[in-house]
Amino acid sequence: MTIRRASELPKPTEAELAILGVLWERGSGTVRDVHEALYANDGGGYTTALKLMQVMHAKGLVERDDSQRAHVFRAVVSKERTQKRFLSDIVDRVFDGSASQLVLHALGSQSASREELKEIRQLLNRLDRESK
Amino acid sequence: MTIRRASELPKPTEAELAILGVLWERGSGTVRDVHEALYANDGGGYTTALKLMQVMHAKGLVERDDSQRAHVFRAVVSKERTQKRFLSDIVDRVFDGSASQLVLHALGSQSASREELKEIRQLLNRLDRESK
DNA sequence: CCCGCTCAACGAATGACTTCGTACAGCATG
DNA sequence: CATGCTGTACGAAGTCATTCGTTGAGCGGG
Repeated sequence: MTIRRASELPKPTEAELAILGVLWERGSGTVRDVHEALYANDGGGYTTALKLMQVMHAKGLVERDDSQRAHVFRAVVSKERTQKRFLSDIVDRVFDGSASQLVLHALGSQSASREELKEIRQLLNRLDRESK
Repeated sequence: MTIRRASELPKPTEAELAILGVLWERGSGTVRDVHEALYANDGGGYTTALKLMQVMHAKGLVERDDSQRAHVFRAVVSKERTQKRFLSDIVDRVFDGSASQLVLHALGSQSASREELKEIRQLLNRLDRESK
């Protein structure tokens, strides 16, 4: 038996991430659900989605309920955890390990609403207090 | 002749990014420089670094001065532009297009010094003023 | 019972990335 | 000139991600 801690799950590939996105949004879904949400428009085949999801299941990224004829899939990794993981990766690899460099870039080059700015400021205040 | 605008340069792969890191830091370097900075310790071969840099040159990611026997390489893409590119990618693919979601995650889960927090706050103030 | 539909399983083909072995050129030294 | 050193060039091999064609199972309607 192989036990694998969550942190050792492989990093999702690009196509896998798109599928996880659908599962996170819906909570769960069949291959058909995912195919229609992602591939139906741009001509991707049904079996392509199926194969990807089989691979993801083999990797442990998704779990599968096969009590129904159309198996129902569900993400094993949470969205938050995955976001954090990609974030650390990018901080290490292109921002020399400095998260605040990344924050400065992100704030500078992308748009944020006043609502979001307010939220960020509140978090900033809290961090300031905690690091006193 | 093929002319390629900067925005169409391919996204550097993981190994390419490490090499770009060395070139950004040094300004320029030979294959030997890069190999010693990156691969010497972990056993990577000299020709591996060479091949990677040849591929990068073919892709247009680096330029090469071959007037010397040991060719001197220099990054074509700037560090800032590459950071921005990876950032947009990750915002689109795992943060549903919301840069401030990313900022909140980054601030929450990674450490930032008081200096950096101050810098972020200043930028925040400026953004607030501008969006008034 | 048989046809047609939906589905999972499997394997092949392709292409990208990475690593490395080998070949070959230039140059200095004896 | 022969040898050794340092460099580039080239191609093969391995791995992984992605795409797709084919097969066979199960099920319901005629």
